[in-house]
Amino acid sequence: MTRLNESVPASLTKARLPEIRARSFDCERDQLSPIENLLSRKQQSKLQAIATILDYQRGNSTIFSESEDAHFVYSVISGIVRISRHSEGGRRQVLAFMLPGDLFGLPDAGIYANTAETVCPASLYRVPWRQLRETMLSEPELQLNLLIRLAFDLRQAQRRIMILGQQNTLQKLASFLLDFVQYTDFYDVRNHRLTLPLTRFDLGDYLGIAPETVARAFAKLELAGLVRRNSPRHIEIPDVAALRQVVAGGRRQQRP
Amino acid sequence: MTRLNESVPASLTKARLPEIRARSFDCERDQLSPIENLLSRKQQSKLQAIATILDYQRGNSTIFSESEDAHFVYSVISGIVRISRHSEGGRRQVLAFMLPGDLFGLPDAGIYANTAETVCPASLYRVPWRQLRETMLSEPELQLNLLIRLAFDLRQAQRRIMILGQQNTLQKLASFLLDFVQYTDFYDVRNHRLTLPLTRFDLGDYLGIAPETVARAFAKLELAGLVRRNSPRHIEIPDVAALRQVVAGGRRQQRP
DNA sequence: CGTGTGATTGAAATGCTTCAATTATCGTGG
DNA sequence: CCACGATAATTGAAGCATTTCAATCACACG
Repeated sequence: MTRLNESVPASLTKARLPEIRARSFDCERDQLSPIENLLSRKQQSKLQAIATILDYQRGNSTIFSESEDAHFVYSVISGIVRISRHSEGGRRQVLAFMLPGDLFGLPDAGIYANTAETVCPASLYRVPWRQLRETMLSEPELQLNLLIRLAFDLRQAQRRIMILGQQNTLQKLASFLLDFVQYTDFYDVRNHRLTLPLTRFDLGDYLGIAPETVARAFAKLELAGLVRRNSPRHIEIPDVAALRQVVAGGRRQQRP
Repeated sequence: MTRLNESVPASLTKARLPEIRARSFDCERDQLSPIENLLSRKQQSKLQAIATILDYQRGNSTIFSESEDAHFVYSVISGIVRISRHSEGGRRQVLAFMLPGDLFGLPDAGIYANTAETVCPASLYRVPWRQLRETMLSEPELQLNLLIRLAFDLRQAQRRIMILGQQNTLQKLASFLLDFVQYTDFYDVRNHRLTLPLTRFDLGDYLGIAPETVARAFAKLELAGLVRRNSPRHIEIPDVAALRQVVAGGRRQQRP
């Protein structure tokens, strides 16, 4: 079962190509906030000239697996991609969810260090690493933008370290929800409704807690009136600012 | 109190300059293993031409603080630098310990995202970011090496996420010790003696656990015959392979 | 030689995981 | 479109791990 089974490479002659974006140096720090386009039109077209569009029709499709030979780098156009790695014991840790505009799949010694799978239907740019490498060498400005992008990803990873290192379950879940609220693809600001294409397993493996604990944390937040579960994957968040208060508190839960 | 108070910039005319190193694509993955020098002589000298050497005589000196304007990038020549960030509650999380050959201080929107402090006496290269940026644009190969370096740092951060997300106290401590054992600066292979210039507070903030818990974990490892505390900062590790077994086990402690 | 900081250990409280059972949800095929 | 089955989600209860508070001990440095 190769990873191309479920993908339908689309033509590059589409009228309006989605943008390949790099994060700006000037974006809000420590936020998954809307991203700016740092690439010039010329750089965009350079990238798109060597890119292929892949459409994954369903969730849980493998894009690539850890320890495979790495030939391509990817960028999310729409949907969500789950980046994960397995420990020796076989336990899965979700390292990140890649959202529209994100870049992933950089090779490590010619090999993928992580596994990438779709969480829901998704479309991606696929860029051959070899060509990207050559383009970067001939276009230093483009390369610098990718370097800045990578620096941003590093800070995101550091943010996750902060969260995993010093937040309790309730705060972890709140942090996660606050991240997703930034994306209008998933959060309807008017109705305060968040659509999570993730299971409690995904969430647990992302936050470093058991899926049961995730469910319990949702229950607690609901009891406190901070969220409302219309269904497991449709969450209403009436007051985002109140959720932020949960994160701001100490490690232990505040006494009433 | 500026950060230059304790530093003594040395002359650049030293006979043999320590190398500024970049990690190789081909180095062992997920290991703080000895690193290869990826930069050519020409690239080395380009960097060293714009670098200053700083010598910090003592530990706990601040190199830079989070939210300061960022003008320099640093590389460790000798010693250890602690990279940390504080949460809203003021709690400190140590994101990484920078060891000889490591690079740190990349600006985020012109500002340092983290705090960098010496853990013990240390000497560093200091490179003006503005000049480094220009050099990268005129030397794409050099830039690519720095990009690869950054990719390595990202994978290191991901490794920390794995550890924080799914290891218990004993495993976290064991993982940490195994990392440090790789560095001959701190581990004497002949006597199996590890010298840790870190306090239990540093360690706790790094592993996301209370310092008391660190002490207890050391006690457990000692009881199991896996380490021996000659003094709090002088640890004997008779059998490194046995320590690895601790990490390999499940999250819960194995029954006897 | 004293003092302050770091390290260790004890004991109680709390939070998280695990196992187990039940209920809800979603995708699929009839 | 509905019913079904598989999978996900929820909740309960017990056990264990970690934190916290507190007290003591060790050590380095002036």
